[in-house]
Amino acid sequence: MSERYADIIIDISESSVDRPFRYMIPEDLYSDIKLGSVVKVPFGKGNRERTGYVIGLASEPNYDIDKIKKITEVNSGAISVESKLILLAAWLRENYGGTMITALKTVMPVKEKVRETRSKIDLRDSIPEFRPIDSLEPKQQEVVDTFIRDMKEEQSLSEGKDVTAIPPQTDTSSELNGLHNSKTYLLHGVTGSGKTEVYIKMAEEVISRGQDVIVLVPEIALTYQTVARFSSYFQDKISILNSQLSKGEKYREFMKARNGETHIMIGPRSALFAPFQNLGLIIIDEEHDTAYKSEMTPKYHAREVAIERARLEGARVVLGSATPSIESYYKAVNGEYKLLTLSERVRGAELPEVEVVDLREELRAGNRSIISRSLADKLKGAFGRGEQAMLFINRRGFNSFVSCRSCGEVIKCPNCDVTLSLHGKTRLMCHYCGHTENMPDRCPSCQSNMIGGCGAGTEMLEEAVQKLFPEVKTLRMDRDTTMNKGSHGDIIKKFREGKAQCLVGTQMIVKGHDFPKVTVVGNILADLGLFDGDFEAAERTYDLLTQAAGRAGRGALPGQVVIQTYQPEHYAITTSASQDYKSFYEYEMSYRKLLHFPPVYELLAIVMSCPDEGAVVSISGKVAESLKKYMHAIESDSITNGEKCILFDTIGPAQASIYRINNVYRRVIYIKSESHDRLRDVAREADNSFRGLLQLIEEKPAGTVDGLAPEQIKDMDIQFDFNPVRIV
DNA sequence: AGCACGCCGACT
DNA sequence: GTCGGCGTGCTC
Repeated sequence: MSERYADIIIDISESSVDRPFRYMIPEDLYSDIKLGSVVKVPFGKGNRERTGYVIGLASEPNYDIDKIKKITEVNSGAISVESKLILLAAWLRENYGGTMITALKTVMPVKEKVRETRSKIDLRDSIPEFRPIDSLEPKQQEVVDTFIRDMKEEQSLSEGKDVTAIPPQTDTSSELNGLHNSKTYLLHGVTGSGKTEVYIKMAEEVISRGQDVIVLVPEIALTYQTVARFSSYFQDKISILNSQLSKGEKYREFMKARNGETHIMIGPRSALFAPFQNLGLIIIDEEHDTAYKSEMTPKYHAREVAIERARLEGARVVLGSATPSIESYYKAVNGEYKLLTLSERVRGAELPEVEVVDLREELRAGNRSIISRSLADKLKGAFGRGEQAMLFINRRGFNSFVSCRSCGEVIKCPNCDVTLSLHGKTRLMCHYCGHTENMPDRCPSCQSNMIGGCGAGTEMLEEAVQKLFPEVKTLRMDRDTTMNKGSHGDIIKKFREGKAQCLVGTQMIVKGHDFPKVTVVGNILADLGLFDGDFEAAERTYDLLTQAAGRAGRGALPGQVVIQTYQPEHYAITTSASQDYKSFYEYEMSYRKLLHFPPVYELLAIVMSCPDEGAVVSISGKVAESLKKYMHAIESDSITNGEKCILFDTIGPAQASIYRINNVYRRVIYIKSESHDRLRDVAREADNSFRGLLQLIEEKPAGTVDGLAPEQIKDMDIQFDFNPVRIV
């Protein structure tokens, strides 16, 4: 049966044309057209030439034969994506919404004109010392061995030899885990336990079997050690993706992967789609990092997509973290992932000693400085011994805003419900709509001239350090000092070279750095993140504190950590101080179970937005009503059918946490359920009901439906977000 | 998206 | 009478 027709998705981001169109394949192109081929086709009334992607092949026309057009040409220079990547795109669209063409475009390498290379920071230069891997310590080796043993078992099973053979029996407890044939591993290793070396050995093993490896790292970690160690180990076998690469260069790296010129690719989220022909392993370092959730449609989570791609291609996934996401640990506990543990630091380094300082007592004792007496003592000791210190303040949500010290007025964006943040000395900017204005010299409300930036963060901290230790050189790293490209790396380099003894900064200083001379780490206000008010606040706080503490005492010198807080009894603080992830997990899970939060329940956020406030209030209310009926029907069905009882929780509709962005009002409905599939049905129902309402308003005379006129629902929009990374 | 068809206002 | 407005609908 010869396939003379191709189903093609046209490159137009418009849902009304987001479906396959069947074209005839001309005889001379017959052998060139495959699944994933990029083609040119005539499209529409004017037969305008358009790019399209072949997503299927067929032997029959399914459309008026005389209306079917012919493919004009194949872009043979373009990568012909594997059918598996197309399946992955279909899965993306199904799970995260959006159009097939946007899904295809996220999955497929897009060819761009290659611009000439600009001068770049060479990663290999910025890291002066790299440790070659001589031999792993026993604990690390054990983890690698488990991985290799599983891989061999899998191989012998798939080869069909000895399918009945009993797997080698050993008496270690980890063998219990081997019983379920899970291909996703969660590597839980304390900070400094040598996870990178384990990754490298696993990757090496997979490559030696002729398979390819993808390593994902959070964007922030890209310029640091992990990448440097991988690249010095794998040399020219490895492709490195980073934000410095132009699209053309990125495409070139993808081509190398596709043509078998490289066998390992390291990079951020998008490296997940490297078109390796024989993918064997995906490693996700710092798997808990929120950077793995895409903010753009399709709003996918790299962890979930990695697992799906691995499933499609028979590869394995290794998720690594010192502070695993509650979700991943939950899956490991339930046997969905296989848990691998590294509970000790390598080369005999000890976990640092952690002290929690109650800031209320500090105040009672008359210390009004933001540096507690205990932290000051420890800093004094470290500086005296010529060692280094890192001080860190969580300023999430506290961008340097401008307020009036006389009347308390805060300068806000005229279009959005947020404060403007100060850039440089005089420029005020909105991070949501891009509005900028100059800083006024008088308070717009009371005319006072006592108006100024509220640098309640790193600047103030730097001043406090300088006041206490005038002779100590400090470096500051935050949004302001890293505005221009490269300055980030410069600060790190200076600090590493010992040009300063103290590094002050926001959370950007805590990720993945390895400074052997840092012995003191201070968290200035650990509970700031706990006020964020969403269900992941404690998880983020635990993560931040643990990662920050993990910066201390990584070399031969022992580390000391001080956590300053107003809530010393909070479990996120106590468990991170004792570096007891399991206790944190137990506390957190009991809370999530009680309140039906992920991972016990899945969370769906439905956001409706419109420039007309009344319209969005009314429509979101209507949608919620119809959803309640819909969910009630599913609930009673599942009960009468006697199957697993399906229950939903609904919150809202309510104002989104930032109600107005760029003069568009946003209302949100949260739905929780134990069933992912049912939640997806709910999303579909919400979409139907929403579109139905809009259509009704369009059709009927103005005001008949809920008093709404068609012009009020102009630019009304609905969006879905599964398990959103932050509250919307 | 983009192009055509189609049914109402002011123009050589 | 015709030129042209862009509302509606379809595209293999």
